[in-house]
Amino acid sequence: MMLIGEFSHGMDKKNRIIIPSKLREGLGETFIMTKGLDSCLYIYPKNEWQIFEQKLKSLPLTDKNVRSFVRFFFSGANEMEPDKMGRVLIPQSLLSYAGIEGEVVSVGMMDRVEVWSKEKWEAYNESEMDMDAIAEKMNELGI
Amino acid sequence: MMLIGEFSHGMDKKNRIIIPSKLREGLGETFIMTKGLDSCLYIYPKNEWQIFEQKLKSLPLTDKNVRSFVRFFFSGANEMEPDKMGRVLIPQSLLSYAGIEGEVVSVGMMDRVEVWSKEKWEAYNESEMDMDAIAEKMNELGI
DNA sequence: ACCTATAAGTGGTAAAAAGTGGTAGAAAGT
DNA sequence: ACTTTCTACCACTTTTTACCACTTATAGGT
Repeated sequence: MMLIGEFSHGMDKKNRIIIPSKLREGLGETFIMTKGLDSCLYIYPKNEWQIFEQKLKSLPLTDKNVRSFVRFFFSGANEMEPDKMGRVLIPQSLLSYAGIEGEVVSVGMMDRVEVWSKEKWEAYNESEMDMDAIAEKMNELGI
Repeated sequence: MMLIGEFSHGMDKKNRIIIPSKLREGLGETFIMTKGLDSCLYIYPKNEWQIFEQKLKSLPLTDKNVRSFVRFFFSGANEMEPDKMGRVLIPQSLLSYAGIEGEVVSVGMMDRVEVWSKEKWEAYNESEMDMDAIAEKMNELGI
C-alpha cells in the first residue's frame, strides 16, 4: 500500500483535522504522529513506525547528534486513533512546531503522511522546488 | 503497447477530461496521474508507475533534495479510474500546476501520456521547437 | 459523394460518500 | 460533589462518484 496524493482541508476550533479518506486506509486503525523534517508533521502507520523505531534504536546513543535526533522524534510522538469520521486531535506542541493555525495540507509520501500548514506548503512549493535539480535526478534514475 | 498520437479536447465545468479512446487501452483500467516536467501532467499505466515508485523509494530521505524530489512526485500522484465514458476528474492541485483551464491536449509518449493545457502546448510547439538544432543534439546522443 | 450505422465525446442529474459543526456523555481534576 | 476538559458520536452540508441521455464525430457501404 502506497500513500500518495495532496489533500487540502481545515482544522476546526477544537484542533481536530480530518485524515482524508484516501489516506485513511493506508494508515490503518491506529497510527503514530510525530514531528518531521522541514517543519511538517509525520504520520506513520503502526508497522512503519516500528521499522523506524528499530532504525533509531540501532544508532549509537553515545553520539551527541544521535541523541538529539532520537529525542526529536520520540518526544514528539503520539499514538492516535481517528474518530468515526476520520478526525484526530492534534496536540498543541505539534501544532506550534509545524506552525499550523487554520488550513492544512496532507501529503502522501510512500510509507508515511506529512501534514503541513497550508501557508508553509505553498511557500515550500514555490521556493524549494528546483525543477532543474528534479530533472537531473530523473536522469540519474533513468527516467 | 506504445502510446502515440496527439488529441485535442475540452475540460468540462466539473474538471473532468476524457482520455481519448486510442490512449485508453494502452493505459489500462486504472492508472496514475502526476505532475510532470515542462508544466504538463503525466499519466502512467499502473505497472510503469510501480517501477518508478520503487526507484523513488530507494533514495535516501535524509537528503533534503531527495525529499523535494520525492514530494514532488508523490504529492502530485493520484490513482484514477475512468468512468464508463472514459473520463477522469482532475484534482485542483494538478490543474493549477499545469495551468489547465479550458482546452486540453493529450499526447502519447511511449510508455506514458502527457496532458497539456492547449495554450501551453501551442506556445511550446511554436517557441521551443527548433528541430534542426534538436536533431543535431540527437546525433550527439547517438541516434 | 452521400447516407447510415456505430462509436466517441459532452452535459447533466441523482445517489453515495466524505467532511464539518456541534452536542451530549464520560472522565478527570479541584 | 461540582466544574471543566476531553472524547465519542450524531446530524447536516458539501463534495464526489456513477450513470443516463443526448450530441458530435468517424467509418463503412452503396
